[in-house]
Amino acid sequence: MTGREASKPYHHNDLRSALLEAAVGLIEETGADSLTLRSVAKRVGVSHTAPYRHFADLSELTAAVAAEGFHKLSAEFHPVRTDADIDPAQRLVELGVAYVRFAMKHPAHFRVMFREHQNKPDWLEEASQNAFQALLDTVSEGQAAGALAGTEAHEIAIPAWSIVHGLSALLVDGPRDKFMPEGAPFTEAGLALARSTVETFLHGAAAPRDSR
Amino acid sequence: MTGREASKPYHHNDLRSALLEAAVGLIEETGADSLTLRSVAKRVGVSHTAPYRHFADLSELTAAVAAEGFHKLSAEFHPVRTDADIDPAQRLVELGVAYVRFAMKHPAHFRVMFREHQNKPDWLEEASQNAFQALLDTVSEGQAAGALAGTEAHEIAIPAWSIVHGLSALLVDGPRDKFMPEGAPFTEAGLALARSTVETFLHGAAAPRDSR
DNA sequence: TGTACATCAGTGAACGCGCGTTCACTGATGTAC
DNA sequence: TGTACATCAGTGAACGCGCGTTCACTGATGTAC
Repeated sequence: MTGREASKPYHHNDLRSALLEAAVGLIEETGADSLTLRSVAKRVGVSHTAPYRHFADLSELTAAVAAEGFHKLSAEFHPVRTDADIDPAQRLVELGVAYVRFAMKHPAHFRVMFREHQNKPDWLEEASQNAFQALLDTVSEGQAAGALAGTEAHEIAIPAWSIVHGLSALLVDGPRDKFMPEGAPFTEAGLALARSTVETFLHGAAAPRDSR
Repeated sequence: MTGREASKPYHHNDLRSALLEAAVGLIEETGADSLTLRSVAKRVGVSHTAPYRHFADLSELTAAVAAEGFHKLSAEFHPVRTDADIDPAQRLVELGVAYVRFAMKHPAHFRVMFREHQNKPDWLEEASQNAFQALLDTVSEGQAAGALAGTEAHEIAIPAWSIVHGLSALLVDGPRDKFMPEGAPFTEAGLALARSTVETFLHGAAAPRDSR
């Protein structure tokens, strides 16, 4: 009930969320390597032992950030998965664009999602499995509709995942100066790149054959 | 001249190389995050201040590992680039396979190559630019020969880089249990995956049109 | 409605540790003469 | 060939720092009666 801000209440009431948010901010600003429990507590303005009430240690905190990331990724997938007006092949394109959009919107989550997590908890494994399943289902449906090549979902899902994952990694961490206009607005240029990249994947890099 | 091993000579004579090698080993075993100058010195069996004779600080050491990685990548590219008997489109496929092979052979280098390096030195920028240029040239030649789509090398080079980079990242750091047979020999299964992935990229994920 | 008590989120002092960095040094090597 | 000296790679003690983790504690909240 007491939502008052004044004079630092003893009980934070949502410290867990605040710690996650602070961790994300610190990862964005200084990278995941330098993240410490004490720095997270300091940013929230709480004693450095307070986080132990919510996380056993730093690895559990980063695992929670990673799981949050997979949930956000699934949320980004959701409108694409449920839009009935979309062509089966184009749906794979939109799913790929959604993947890159997620990575650009949440670079800190993205970085942490694909690290080795010691003592990977079940809820993290489950969150990542769910996101991957959305991709597999989209591919299966496209194959069933005759719009995608192959008969096994993995044949297409792995290359598809690779290309959007690679572009995301290069945009988030890599040498974007090598392929992005210097002063270009990041998200817009990145999304345009995502779309053309995924469409190249759909139609192939080889020059069109004699037909047409 | 004195190559004797006995009783730990005062002068190491190749400490710089030994430090790089130790750093690579430690990154493979425990990740790049936990790398410290002291741990590297300890593994080599040298006092913890000795590395300062060769590297200003840890970031210069990791930058050196990264540059070494780009040189190894260029070396992996070299036979593909100079094989005259290879078809222009197939050359792009082989170049992509070489990229993934490099990442699997040198996971520690790969991890470090695509991180933010504070004070990125010129020789690192140059090494990475050289490797990227090999890709751009291969694409340009393929386009000139009419084997690859598009007229600007970037149109194809960025998707191509993305797909092999993404597969490499997923193989090296990611959830390989999601798409690799559990007990399969890593490098063989990974290379087979690389080849089929790059070929999907070349021919496209869309189902073949009515022709054929 | 009031009181006693259990619960538990957050505190702050304390510890031991590994880190980066400095400093004066020492041992080996090479070179000038 | 021999000696003196400059050079410099590697040493080890020392420092201050931020870290993870423990511990007894304190303040706020909720609940039983």
